[in-house]
Amino acid sequence: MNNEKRYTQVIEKLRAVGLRPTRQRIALAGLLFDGTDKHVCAEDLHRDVINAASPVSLATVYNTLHQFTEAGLLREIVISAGRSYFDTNVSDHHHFYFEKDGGLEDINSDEVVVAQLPTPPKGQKISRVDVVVRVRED
Amino acid sequence: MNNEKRYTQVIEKLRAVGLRPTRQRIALAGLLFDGTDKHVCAEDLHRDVINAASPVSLATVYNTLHQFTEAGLLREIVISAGRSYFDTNVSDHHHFYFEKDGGLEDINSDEVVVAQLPTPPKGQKISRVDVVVRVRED
DNA sequence: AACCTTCCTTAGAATTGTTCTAAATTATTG
DNA sequence: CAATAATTTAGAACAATTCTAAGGAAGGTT
Repeated sequence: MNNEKRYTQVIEKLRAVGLRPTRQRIALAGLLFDGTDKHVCAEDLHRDVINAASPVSLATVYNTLHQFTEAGLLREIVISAGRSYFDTNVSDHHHFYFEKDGGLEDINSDEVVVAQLPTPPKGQKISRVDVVVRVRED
Repeated sequence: MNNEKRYTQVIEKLRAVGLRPTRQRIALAGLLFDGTDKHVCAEDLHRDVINAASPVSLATVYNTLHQFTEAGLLREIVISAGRSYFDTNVSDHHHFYFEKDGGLEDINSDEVVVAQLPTPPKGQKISRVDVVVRVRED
């Protein structure tokens, strides 16, 4: 896909969720939605967008990550205290967590089967089930 | 159970995991291990121990929570970024997470059945599987 | 294009939860 | 009860995130 086409698609994607396609959002979305699944934190993304020669403030990176999450373009994952990750894969799937280095990896949804779920407390309904498979060196 | 007996038991519990039974650890363990399952964060526990007229510094609360966790007396749970909770129930079980207020509640282990787990990446083995059932108002 | 309104971005300060430091205190052992 | 080693502590330091208030940019209307 050529650059111009990708650029147009990114803009479409932003408009589709009701966000103005500003220079900053286009740069961030371009990095995030390149077709590969990723887990990024704010600092990572900030560094990357600066390296891509498109200056964006850290505050905007945070704002944008949250807006994208609310819009359903990202999913927030919290595993280690004090740092949020955002997953560009918003389809149904789970994660490996590497205790050694704090890394994350997707698990294909068909590799985990949750056969039975609890009845939610009265007045509540299940909105999502997160499974984290913690692994360590053998 | 009378107070004296509980006091003795708490001291035994600490010695059993190789921690000196200091006034501070006894006070904290007394609050934590009263027979009921709880989810506490450092701030909560600090407030409680102060209210119990047994002054303990916040640094010691943090130290102690981590020592208890390493000793297997507590289990750390991370769900919302920027705050750790510690679960006094260290047996195999999972959690409801209330999106509304960030609250946590135990799910009995027999109410969730994970029927199939992925093969861990080479050189890794599964150390734990955490299931969080997120719920919201119906 | 000029204008207006609303939304967006930003630097820097503020906040929050947690960890660190180094000195004082306390538990345990000989 | 002295010696040693572990523990506690206040306060500083830290890291991730959020807030604030002011300037800048987008989109619509003439």
